[in-house]
Amino acid sequence: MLQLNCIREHRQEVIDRLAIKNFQGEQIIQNIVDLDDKRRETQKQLDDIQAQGNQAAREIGILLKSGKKEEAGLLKEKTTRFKEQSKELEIAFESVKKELDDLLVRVPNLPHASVPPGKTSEDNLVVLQEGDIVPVAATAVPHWDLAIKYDLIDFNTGNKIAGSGFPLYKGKGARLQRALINFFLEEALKAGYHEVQPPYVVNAASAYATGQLPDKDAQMYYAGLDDLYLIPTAEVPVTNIYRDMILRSQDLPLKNVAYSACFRREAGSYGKDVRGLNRLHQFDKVEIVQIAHPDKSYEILELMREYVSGLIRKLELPFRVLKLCGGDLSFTSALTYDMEVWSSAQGRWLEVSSISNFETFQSNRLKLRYKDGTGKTHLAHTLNGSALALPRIVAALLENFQTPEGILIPKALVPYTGFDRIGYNF
RNA sequence: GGAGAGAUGGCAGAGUGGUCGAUUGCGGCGGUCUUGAAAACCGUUGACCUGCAAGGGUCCGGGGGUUCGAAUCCCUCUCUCUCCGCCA
Repeated sequence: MLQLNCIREHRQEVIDRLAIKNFQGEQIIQNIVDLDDKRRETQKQLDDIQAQGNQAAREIGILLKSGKKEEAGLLKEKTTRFKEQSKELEIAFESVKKELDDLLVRVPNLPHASVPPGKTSEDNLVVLQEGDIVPVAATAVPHWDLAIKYDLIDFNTGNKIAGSGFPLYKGKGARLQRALINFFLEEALKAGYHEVQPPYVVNAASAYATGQLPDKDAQMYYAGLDDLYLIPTAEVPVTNIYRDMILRSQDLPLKNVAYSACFRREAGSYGKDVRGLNRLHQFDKVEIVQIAHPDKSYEILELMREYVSGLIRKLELPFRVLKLCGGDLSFTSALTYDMEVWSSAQGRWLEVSSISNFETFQSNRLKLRYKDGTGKTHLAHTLNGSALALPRIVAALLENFQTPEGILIPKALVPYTGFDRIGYNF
């Protein structure tokens, strides 16, 4: 959520920058400013009435103490007027505030100055590409066939147990998953991240604070009986650790890493995008989350990008880094890098990580602040990134490293898998 | 699931109708002392809204009510703890 002061003070700039996200903000910003004016005016009136009421109550107390019952009685009669008025004003104030809030939550975050213009993913900027992109060989087998060939993943049984998008990993397939999770966690520890294991469900307040609610509730599984949401990413519970907190600036940045299963309804997805491991309802992911000082957050974003690049390099996968254009940027993000690995049998790029700086957009809802040297409080910046999401990494590993002798496991991963290839008899 | 107790500032813990935004202790910060540190002593120490400021207002788990006046009384929800039951 944007800060009201920012909207008031840089109104035209806000509108212009929202336009980069293809968000027409003129009307809504106008309404927000008008409502805020009304809010302040109403509050002033309410405060005045309440001040008078408070004053009278104090005087009555003093009168009663000194035994002047009659005078106190007279004053009491007068104060009923205050009560009625303040009741009315309070209702008006609450209603203006709610109206204002409903508008504010509909305004997306402002894109960073460096965000390229554009409407769709076609307009994203390739900022880096590494590794050899081999053309699809005639003999190349896509991962969903390899998974069956080597008995790694059983999509049909997953279907039977839960439904499509819930695969059953088996044997070396399951062990590869476990190895990747451990590899990613250990790497994060080496990079100074603090490991946490969050709940896999969150309440509405948490989902609201990181921006999943109110707009993206259709994406989350919802356990209505208990009013809980299954997490679409560990970002939600991990960032919410710091909800309603005031940190000390010397403690920043805070670096957390968490493995979690992630649950996404993915309503409306179809076709080749959902084939095999490309898009699932449940998947594993290791997520890094940082709480940063505003002066350092973009520096940190670059470090996170470099860190994730390093992970992919260790897995020896060709990859590229995209800077998302305004139109492709998420509602909450100010700047996002997407990391994509090359899938040599599908002949396409697969997104395996998304690294974003949310600046104060989340922390404003989270009420996540820090105290500076002079004792003043400011909103902190929040950042997060996948490091990494497993299924598409698995897809790329299977496809890129398939040989007649089986699938070769990258060296860095072997200590975690305990095997260096996946074949018929290995 | 049943019974009971509770929720107050970073933490501990007073406060049961009237200048209480809240006694006190610890912690934090600043200072005195010290070569330095500890100890001791002195001072200071919540958040938010509004206002140029002075000031005003809100917040004692959330919501509602009683009252001129609520941290304090009533209702309700949520959560925590103890005991019993069940159970990985």
